[in-house]
Amino acid sequence: MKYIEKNGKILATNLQQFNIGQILECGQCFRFEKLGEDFYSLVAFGQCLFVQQNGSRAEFWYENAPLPLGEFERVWLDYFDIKRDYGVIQAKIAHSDPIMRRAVDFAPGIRLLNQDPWEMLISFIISQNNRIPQIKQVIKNICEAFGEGCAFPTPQQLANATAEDFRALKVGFRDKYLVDAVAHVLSGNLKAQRDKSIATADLREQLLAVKGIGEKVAHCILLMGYGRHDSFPVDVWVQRVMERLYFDDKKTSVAKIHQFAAEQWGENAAFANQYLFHYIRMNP
DNA sequence: ATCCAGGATCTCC
DNA sequence: GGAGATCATGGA
Repeated sequence: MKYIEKNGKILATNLQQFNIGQILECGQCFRFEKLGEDFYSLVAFGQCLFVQQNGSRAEFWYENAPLPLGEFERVWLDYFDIKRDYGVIQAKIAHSDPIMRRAVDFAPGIRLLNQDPWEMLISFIISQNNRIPQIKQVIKNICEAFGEGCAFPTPQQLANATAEDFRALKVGFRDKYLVDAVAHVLSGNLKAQRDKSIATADLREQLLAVKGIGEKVAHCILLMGYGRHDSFPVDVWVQRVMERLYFDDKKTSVAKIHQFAAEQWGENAAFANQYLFHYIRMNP
């Protein structure tokens, strides 16, 4: 990809394995809106970004302020995981796997966003037994009630939020889970920053200690928030696609699926997971 | 009206 | 370890 600054916008050309619709609508993030064909707004790191794509070209801009080159490089290159070569990853996971080849070719423009661990923690607790439109609405409710501007509220801003407060924002039975999550972060029992010095296994333990976080949600947070690409969230969809395409339609335990994913895709398991999840959801 | 959703928890065996 | 009921909310 090449990019230049022009009139306060960033013009990108030669985009490879980048489709803004596939990236935002493949289930990994919740704070975005479709405004038109290949035209989206999204919120991350306290900023609302507009993206208009046209083939291998795209424009990125802010609504009320210029988007400088330095900020684009500092914030959004990493967010969109631009420095990673998805062509290489796709080749690795699919070269001897015709099933994965089909899933990759269905949506080759997917990228795994590097999102904020704290926001992913709250978001994926809300995701349990819920639908994506409602997850998006509830997160918006929380941002409007407790956040500053369009920013996701900080742990400090949620420090005094009660279960009743959360319930009023339509989080349902997850209210007490959110209170517990905030407490874990504020007490330091759960580190909500990206820190490569913390082992994935230790982070996983910290996450599972929070009420309402089980195996699947922990994997989602480790993946979307902490960038641990050996994660492999197994929800009803992934279980369905794995059993159907890799286990001859036989009922298979989550442990077996994890073992298979680790052997088949190793450090790239998370990418395989995202391609499969999107593929089965669009082709149920 | 009844079922169900990117699940987790509790109970019971 | 596994099967079943239950948990808010709202859309089909």
